Amino acid sequence: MTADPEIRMRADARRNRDQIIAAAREMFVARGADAPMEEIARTAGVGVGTLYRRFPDRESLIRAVAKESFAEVLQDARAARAEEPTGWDALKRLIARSHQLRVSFQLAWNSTRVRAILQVDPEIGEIRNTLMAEISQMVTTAQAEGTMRTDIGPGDMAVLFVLILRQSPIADALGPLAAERTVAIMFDGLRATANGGLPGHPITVESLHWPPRAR
Amino acid sequence: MTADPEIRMRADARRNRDQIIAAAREMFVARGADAPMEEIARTAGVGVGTLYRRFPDRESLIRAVAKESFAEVLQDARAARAEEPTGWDALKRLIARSHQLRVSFQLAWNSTRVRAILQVDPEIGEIRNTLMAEISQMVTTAQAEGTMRTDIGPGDMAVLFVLILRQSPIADALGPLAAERTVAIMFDGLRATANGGLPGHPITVESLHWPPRAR
Amino acid sequence: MTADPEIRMRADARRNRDQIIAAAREMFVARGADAPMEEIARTAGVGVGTLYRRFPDRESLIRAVAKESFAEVLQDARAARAEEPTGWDALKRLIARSHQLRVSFQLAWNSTRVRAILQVDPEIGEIRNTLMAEISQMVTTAQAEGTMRTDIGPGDMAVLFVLILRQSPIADALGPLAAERTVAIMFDGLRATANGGLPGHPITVESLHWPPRAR
Amino acid sequence: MTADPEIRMRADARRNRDQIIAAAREMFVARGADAPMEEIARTAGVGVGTLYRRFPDRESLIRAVAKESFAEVLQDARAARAEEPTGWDALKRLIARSHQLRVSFQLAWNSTRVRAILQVDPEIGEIRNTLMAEISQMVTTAQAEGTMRTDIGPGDMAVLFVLILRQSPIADALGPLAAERTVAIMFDGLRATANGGLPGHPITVESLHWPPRAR
DNA sequence: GATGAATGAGCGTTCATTCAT
DNA sequence: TATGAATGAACGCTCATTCAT
Repeated sequence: MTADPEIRMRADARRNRDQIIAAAREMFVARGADAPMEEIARTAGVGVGTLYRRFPDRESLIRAVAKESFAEVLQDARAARAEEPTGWDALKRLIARSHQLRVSFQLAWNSTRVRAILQVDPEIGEIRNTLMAEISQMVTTAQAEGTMRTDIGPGDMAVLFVLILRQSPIADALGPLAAERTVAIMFDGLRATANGGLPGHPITVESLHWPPRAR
Repeated sequence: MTADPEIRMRADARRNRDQIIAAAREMFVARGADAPMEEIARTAGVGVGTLYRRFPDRESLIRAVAKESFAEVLQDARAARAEEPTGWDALKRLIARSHQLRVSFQLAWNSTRVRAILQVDPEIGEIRNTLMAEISQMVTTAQAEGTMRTDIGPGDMAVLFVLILRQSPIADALGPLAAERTVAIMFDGLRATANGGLPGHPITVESLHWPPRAR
Repeated sequence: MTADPEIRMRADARRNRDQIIAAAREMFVARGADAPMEEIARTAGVGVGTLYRRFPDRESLIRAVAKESFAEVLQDARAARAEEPTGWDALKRLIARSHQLRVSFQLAWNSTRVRAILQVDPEIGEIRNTLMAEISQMVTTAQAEGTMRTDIGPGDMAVLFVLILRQSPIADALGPLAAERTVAIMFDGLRATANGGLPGHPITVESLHWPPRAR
Repeated sequence: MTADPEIRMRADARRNRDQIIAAAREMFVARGADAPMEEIARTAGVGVGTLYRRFPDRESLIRAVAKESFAEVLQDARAARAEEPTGWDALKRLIARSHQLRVSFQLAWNSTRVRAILQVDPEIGEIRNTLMAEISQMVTTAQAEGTMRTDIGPGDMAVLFVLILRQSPIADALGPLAAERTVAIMFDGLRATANGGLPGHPITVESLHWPPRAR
């Protein structure tokens, strides 16, 4: 009586969708991107039918999870840049947060098939580009501030980022300290005092040629 | 009459076995550790039955591939330590070679299930321990030589190693340069001049608690 | 609106389940307990998937068929005891009915593996125990009535029972008469007039030690 | 030098053949008539190839085992008739021996497929016929002696025989006593004092219509 | 002749996806 | 619209049989 049934339904649907994505994310991390759909549905507390109504196939579910995850990273990046005093600090914070965010990247990078799926999704491509723009800003700023070596580019940073984000298994086994130390060592390698001695030239955003290649 | 038939047969069997392992390695890298057995067999140019005669189940095939791969890394490590003038150089060379060797680690570390399998194989455990001893030596030597920071331990090195070895996908997309730059940055972070500022304490070999726990 | 959809669905599922069990029973008798699951499914008019949804593996299907069959025997035994004037008649009737019931026992006793499966199922154990209690009653009554020899126990009766129930193949070839004659001969051997001359002592229910041993 | 190689070979071959049949018999009893050929070969201490050279397929192996077993029963029957004073005693002895001989019949009667195979083998048919003749003789003699009821025929005896021979599983579980008691009860039912009261008429050898039907 | 390696058909089982309710 | 039952394709693995040595 009080609530519009249309709205009610939307709310329900929304809740359903969120539960499914949450369950899928959990499941993907725990058992890989090929976790049984039925189990994902059960974890989400819905029937398979419902899952398939929202996400017509596995790919679309993967895309949805990835989108959500990337968006969170992007949000974090923005917050970091807005709230941290220096580019260096922003980068450190962003990467430190990664403990929770790693999930997204594990999903994204651990399987060739998943990588292929995400590579061609335009929405994800856009989020990724925006994220890269944020990171570029941080790098440029840190370099302008004189703390970061100038012979690296945002592309290098991206590579390092992914590297760190993928370290999970061994880090998990050893506890968070190992991960922290690794990050610290890497940042020591990024200091301005280390300038020079790198092979090739800074990796630009463009050379990552991430945008979806036409099929 | 000229050739010993016993040897001949063994030779054939050996060749077959090698082809299977090679095919499996290739397949595992390309499509994950759960690539269809049938396709592995086909790639190796044998029937499934033959594959299963040599390796009674998937696990044993995975173990065989891993053993072979780890053994290659170990060989490389030994050669590096024997032939390079300094510990630092040995480490750099070992990691530089990793382009081919990454395979081993991708197989080893990308899937929880595979990790569990390899964790309990005593032979693999032994190879791993020997390899760690080699790396420990390099680290100690490099530190004694004054080139490597002294606030890291062989365990830290192992973590970095795995990190680098796992970077494949993006590095593959960007070509070898990206990987080389990353390694260079990391080594810059490892220089003695960077001493201090790491959280916690050096990670020892023991704290990796890798050796298979008794059953 | 008129019909409860919940019940409707159950009815369908129930029908399906029954068809599968019927098909399996038929198949098990005709081709042994290792008849192809696919063929069982086809005979039941369902896909393999459906079969596996109801019965997660062959064992559970075997158990279900056995349960159903034993339950029918038990029902028959109860009816026999309730409706026949004497214990002797009840036993004769029960064994005479066995033409249809043999199935249960063929399934139960012809394969070592199946026997092992049924031995440890508590539900089946319970049905079996109840059935034995019925038979014991009949034997005791018949002996009290003075028609059955007193040097046999319910365990002997069970052994004879199984014997008769297993006679199928040759009996089938010869038609029902052969079976009837065999039963008649055996019952002649069970008459009170034959008392004495048996080796050992009456076999009790307990000595059958059928109840599943605890794990 | 001393031995003719031809003969030597024959002896070897013979030994091989016997070992295979013995292994097969054992295996068939323990694991059914579909025990893996390879395992039979291993048990016999030969390679599969050798097994297949002697017995081109499973059927022919089954036939060979059955032949051997039936022949032993026949021998036993002849000995019983020759050595026992009465037909009744001969029958009892023959059936008492059955503990070892059951094997043959288990193999013969427990599987539809095996039954079909044996049904059409002329050699086995002949052994069976001879065996039936022996049993007929015993029955006729026992009836002439006045100990066995006259309203049964050799066919009835054959049915009872098979019945007893098939009782194994439960008898095995209960020890030999259960089997002995069952036999005793049955023989009590066969005594001349029980004459009359059987449905139908004596089952003749002919009505068993065992001879292989043409295909 | 003996051996055991190779083959591939066949069965058990799982799971993505569809569809009746 | 949500549910979960049904389907069948696909893959792991076994084993009968063949064949090179």
